[in-house]
Amino acid sequence: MPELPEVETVRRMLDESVRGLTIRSVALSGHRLREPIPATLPRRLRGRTIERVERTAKYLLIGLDRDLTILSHLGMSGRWLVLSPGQRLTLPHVHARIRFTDGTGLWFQDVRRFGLLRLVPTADLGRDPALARLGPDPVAEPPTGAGLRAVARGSRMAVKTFLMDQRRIAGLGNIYASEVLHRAGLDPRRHAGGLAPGEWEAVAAEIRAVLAEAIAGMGTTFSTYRTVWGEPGRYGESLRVYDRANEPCHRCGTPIRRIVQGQRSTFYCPSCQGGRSGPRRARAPRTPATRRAR
DNA sequence: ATCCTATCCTGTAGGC
DNA sequence: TGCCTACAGGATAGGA
Repeated sequence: MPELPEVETVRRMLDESVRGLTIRSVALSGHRLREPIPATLPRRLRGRTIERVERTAKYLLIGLDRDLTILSHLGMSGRWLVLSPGQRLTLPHVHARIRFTDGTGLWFQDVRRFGLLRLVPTADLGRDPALARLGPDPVAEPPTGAGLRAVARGSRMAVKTFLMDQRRIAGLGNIYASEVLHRAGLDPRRHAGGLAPGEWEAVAAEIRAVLAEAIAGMGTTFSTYRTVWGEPGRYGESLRVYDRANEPCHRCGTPIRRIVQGQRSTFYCPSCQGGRSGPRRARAPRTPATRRAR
């Protein structure tokens, strides 16, 4: 479940550790990932030098000389590992092994094989289907309340699902979508099109804050994610609701609730998030009893 | 157009 | 203890 902060952490470390190195050889496992790794990859990479490591949303763009980019997505369990020259390591599920001329190694490991390795001419990146579909990256273009509200206009999607829709805003996944909504005090079941301008301002502000804090903490380690050196991220300690079902809300003590939206778990505090502007309040006609209860 | 569902995959947690 | 099932979810194709 690497989301934007985890991918950004990997990007920074790769940029520091392998930029400027020249590829001597590449070996593939033969297993397919989300799509097959191009069989031509070893031949096309040999002799090229890594010039830059960039990121768009959850995609890593490893830029090589002579107009070629490795487009990589970590999926659920993908990992890039950097091996120092001479370092020996036995690991299962390694699908690509890059060896540089100085002896440094760069491996792509992916247990669940939802990841992606694709070669794209750098000049064509904007036209690649995976990238062309993406909405704005919230680090490159920090979201504003007005901007999000415009994108959500008329949408009946639950706001939690909306935040995870990479075509609307690209980079949030299941963990940070739940965190953002708790911090903004919004019920995840609300229709995205029904949020007030002030509520969108809160969402935008919390997206900016959560991403900045999570990047500073080198991401959240949940099960398999590690940095390229194998260290866990620190942001997991800061999570307020994710994977905390039945534990007390840090703000009010109410047990955190887990629901399922779009086949995914959502965690939220029924007291801090919802309250008066909760979803479908007016479903049943008000009786005197319910009116009194308010 | 918009939204929803099933699918890919494997390690792990929980039940019995 | 060991077997079995359910669950975790990012992206996407296809259906309603």
